[in-house]
Amino acid sequence: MDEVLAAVADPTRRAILGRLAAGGEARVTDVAKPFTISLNSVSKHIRMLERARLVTRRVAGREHFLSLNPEPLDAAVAWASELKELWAWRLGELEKVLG
Amino acid sequence: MDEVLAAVADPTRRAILGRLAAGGEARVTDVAKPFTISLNSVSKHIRMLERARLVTRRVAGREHFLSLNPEPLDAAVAWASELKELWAWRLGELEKVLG
DNA sequence: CATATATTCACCTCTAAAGGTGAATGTTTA
DNA sequence: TAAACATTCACCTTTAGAGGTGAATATATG
Repeated sequence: MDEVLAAVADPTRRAILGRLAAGGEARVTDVAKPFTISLNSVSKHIRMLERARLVTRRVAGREHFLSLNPEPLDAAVAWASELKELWAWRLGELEKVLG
Repeated sequence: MDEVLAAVADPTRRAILGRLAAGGEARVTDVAKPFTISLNSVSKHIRMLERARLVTRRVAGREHFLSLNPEPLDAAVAWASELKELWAWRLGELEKVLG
């Protein structure tokens, strides 16, 4: 989960995920197009997203097609939800005690 | 949102948040007790959580009491949910086209 | 084959986090 | 006031991400 959260902590990487979510499969070059940073930097971001299993790659000839895999986000969202539930439950218990 | 996600990307910091969610207000020393790392390291983690507004501090005499503030997590969870919805919707559209 | 395009690899700089140690500050209590 | 405790501040080392440039590799197309 650590790698997933660190991966989505960066706005460039969230933008890449948003692009893949909205438009589906896309080449590395196309994914990089909206950004002013170099292609190499985008490639590094993509590698981090792959390491977190948020992005998968399909190679066809000289083109590398990227796809979104949102599944690893589930564990992170579940953690946050459980934390909030735990916190809310404790507040409720506290109110009971305080009358 | 970046700082919040980076903050929760670390397991030590998630453990601190879990402790505060389950047990409510706690002193820095008590929060640090379960960890083998030094008090200074824990203090640094807490400072990052404060910067992300996930933790608030109340000073009483020589004791600093920490509380959880889960609210900044909402934006992060909302982003993830929207991403998944967008992705699922696109899959649906794709199925329509493919028959 | 030669050229253009796509992607990666190798290397560099800068910045910041993680962890540590030791001293300084502030607060309580005997 | 002196001693004990809690917290922070200042500084150091190691590691890693963000960004860049330029070269190497692989593929497609004239």
